Amino acid sequence: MSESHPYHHGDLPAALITAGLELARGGGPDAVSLREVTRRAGVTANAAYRHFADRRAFVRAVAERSQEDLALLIEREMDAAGSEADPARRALDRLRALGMAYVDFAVNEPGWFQLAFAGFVTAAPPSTARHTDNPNFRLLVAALDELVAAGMLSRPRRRNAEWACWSAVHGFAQLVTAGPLQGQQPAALRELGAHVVEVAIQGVISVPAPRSADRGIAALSSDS
Amino acid sequence: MSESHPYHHGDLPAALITAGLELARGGGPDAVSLREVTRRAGVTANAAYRHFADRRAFVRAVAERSQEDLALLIEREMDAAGSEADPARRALDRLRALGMAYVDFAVNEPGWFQLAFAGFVTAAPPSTARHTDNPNFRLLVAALDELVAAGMLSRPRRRNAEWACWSAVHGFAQLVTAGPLQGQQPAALRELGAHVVEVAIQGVISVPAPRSADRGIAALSSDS
DNA sequence: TGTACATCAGTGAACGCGCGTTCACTGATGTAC
DNA sequence: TGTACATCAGTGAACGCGCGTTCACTGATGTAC
Repeated sequence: MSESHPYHHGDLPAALITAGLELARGGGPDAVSLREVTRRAGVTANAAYRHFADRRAFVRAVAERSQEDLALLIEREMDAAGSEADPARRALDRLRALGMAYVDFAVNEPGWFQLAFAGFVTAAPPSTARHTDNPNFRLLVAALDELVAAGMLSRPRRRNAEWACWSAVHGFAQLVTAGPLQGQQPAALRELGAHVVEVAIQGVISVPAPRSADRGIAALSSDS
Repeated sequence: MSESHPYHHGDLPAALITAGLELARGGGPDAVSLREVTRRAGVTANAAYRHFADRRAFVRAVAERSQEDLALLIEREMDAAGSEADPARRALDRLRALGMAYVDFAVNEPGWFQLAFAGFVTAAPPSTARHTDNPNFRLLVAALDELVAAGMLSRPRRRNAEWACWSAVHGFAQLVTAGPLQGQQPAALRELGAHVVEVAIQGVISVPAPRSADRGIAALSSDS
């Protein structure tokens, strides 16, 4: 830092986001401050304003990175689990892998997990759908569609299954990262998480279809 | 306030907690500040220190109140659902009511829901069990035991069922209060929440027992 | 029933903090001619 | 190939803020005698 001090940083936005990830890793989204992040990038406190409108916009950018990292982990673990020849077992394995990747992310990187959902906190106007463009939501939707294609999940039971799955795995992750399961042994948490995932999958497969079958997700994803 | 201004407040702790609940109702736990809370109680900024060690201790106290409020709602809805004569159906109805009370609390009072779990954020040393003394956890445990007593849930499947149930309902509540489901229509959320609860119950009832049956919750609740 | 005094629960003023953000600026870069 | 100039991406100093918290204090309360 003492020798090469170019006036122009090179890629300040990237450096700031990296520093933001460092901070959030240890202390969650609240630990992300513009001052500390610019300090770590070796730059003046207000330099961030050349690239981000304000703190909220910056945190949202860092949170998106965390969402993408999670999506990458999910894709990796799903691909690793897709070796089974039988399409039904394969689809199940892949869905299970998705759930476990979510659990692993929360167990191993609680700060990043909390960060990932900081972007949702009053980020957009409440009436618009804020999940359809989420990479992790899309992976979940695809995994459930695979289950349908493989004949493991009937069409009626497919409806709203993403919310049941997401809720289960997201709740476990919250209990781990900001709840009563904080600080427990990773191995024990992985085992417990595996059970949570199993219950969710089994439940989705065997639960009767919702009574009012003509409603459901359509009532949510529309921006009415 | 202009007329009766007794030097001694009467019950300042209660007044402060009430004000704290007001603040958290609108803005979650972060909106709870000692200064605003004392302001609302018509008292000097530092008066709170006669009753609470510091801000953290105060927020924890308010969070506990929120936990208790949730427990009361759960008990109320469970009792209202317990009219069925058949013990099996009754136990199922009561568990469903527990889940729906959790969902309702989050949908109707997102700020209070977020507050309720603020106490867990690095509140206690990580190695001790922080759920066994939670009133809501105890209600869930009891409801699942009823299910076992009614013959609806086998002993092996009972193991760790509380974590699967809690995860499902807690995750949905998080998606509603601090996630992509923020601001959706309460009616739609209730319907979706009902589905999430159904999937969790069905999953718990029909999932095979975990492979390593001699471990499980015991590995968590001990303070090793 | 009255008084002395310890204890309790407030007051009022002040501190330092790190933060987000704004301002007028200047050094570096790249492009038109 | 060289120069003029607009644009970009930083600097440096300062602002105001609300907050948590500490300090020495004082008014009210209740209890022992």
